[in-house]
Amino acid sequence: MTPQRELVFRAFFELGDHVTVDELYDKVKEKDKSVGYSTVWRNLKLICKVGLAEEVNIGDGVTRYDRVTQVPHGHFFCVECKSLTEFSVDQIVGVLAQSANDHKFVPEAFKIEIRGLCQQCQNKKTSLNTKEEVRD
Amino acid sequence: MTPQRELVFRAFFELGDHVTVDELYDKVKEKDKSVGYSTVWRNLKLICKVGLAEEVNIGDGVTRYDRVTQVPHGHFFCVECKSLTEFSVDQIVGVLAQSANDHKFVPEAFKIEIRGLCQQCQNKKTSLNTKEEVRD
DNA sequence: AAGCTAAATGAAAACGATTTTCAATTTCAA
DNA sequence: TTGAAATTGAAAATCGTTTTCATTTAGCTT
Ligand SMILES: [Mn+2]
Ligand SMILES: [Mn+2]
Ligand SMILES: [Zn+2]
Ligand SMILES: [Zn+2]
Repeated sequence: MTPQRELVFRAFFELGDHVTVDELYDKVKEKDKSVGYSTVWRNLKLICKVGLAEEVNIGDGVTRYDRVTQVPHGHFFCVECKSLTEFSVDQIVGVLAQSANDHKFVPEAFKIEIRGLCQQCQNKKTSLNTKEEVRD
Repeated sequence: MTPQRELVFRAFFELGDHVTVDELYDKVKEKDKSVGYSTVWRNLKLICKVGLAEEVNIGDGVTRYDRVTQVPHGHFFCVECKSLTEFSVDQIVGVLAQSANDHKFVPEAFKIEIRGLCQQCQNKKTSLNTKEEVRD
């Protein structure tokens, strides 16, 4: 256990969910400017390897890292503001496990993502439309 | 409409699901060696833009392209042999839509993935274990 | 058919996130 | 304290993706 490793681990759990390597790197640098990017990257991978985090890929070319939670959760991804929020998938996982079983597939993990518009972005669009209507 | 574009479109629909750019490029080259990689890439993006395909990201660093189907489907991803197979998600989508609604989230698309072991890879592991038991 | 313009192409380079290399440093067990 | 093994930081390599740009082509207008 090196001081750098401890910094990275601490920073990861302080930052919370859906962290990118760059975000973690910046956070670590707040405490110690001298820590290298590769060290942050390697230790983040290590956090994954020991099962404390897992990669989340929303398809924007940047891997995010999510704390592994006791209860599984799904992700709402807003295509407008790119926000990523979580929701419970208790019942859904049951149905999925059944599906897997039906197909003789042994599940290890479930990835559930809903893309769409978050509430804020819906409001923005609505107010825009209203303005346009007034203009007409 | 150029001959290259037609080749790319045809090749994509011949190849079927979960195609990578490289796979499509190879397929197109079977018909015409002179077609450039960028042309294949651009036309594949075009196929997406017009709504005939969508990107699938299983987190292995390679984007795959899936035909858009009338009925939504989920993916089984075998972590052993990396195979990607499809399954029906009729009921699940209903539950997810309800979840989205509960959170005032307007859904556009659902991504459902189950990672684990396909039947073949289960068998391989079982037979390996059996051999080990015999050895002991 | 010829001319024109916008669109498409192919080769190459640029890009950017991720991963590896390697010499130097540090940890930790003996 | 000593030495082997692990870790670090800087730099470079990797690799899928995307852009650039000079050239060609498609598809309209005479
Ligand atoms: Mn999450
Ligand atoms: Mn599919
Ligand atoms: Zn939003
Ligand atoms: Zn398999």
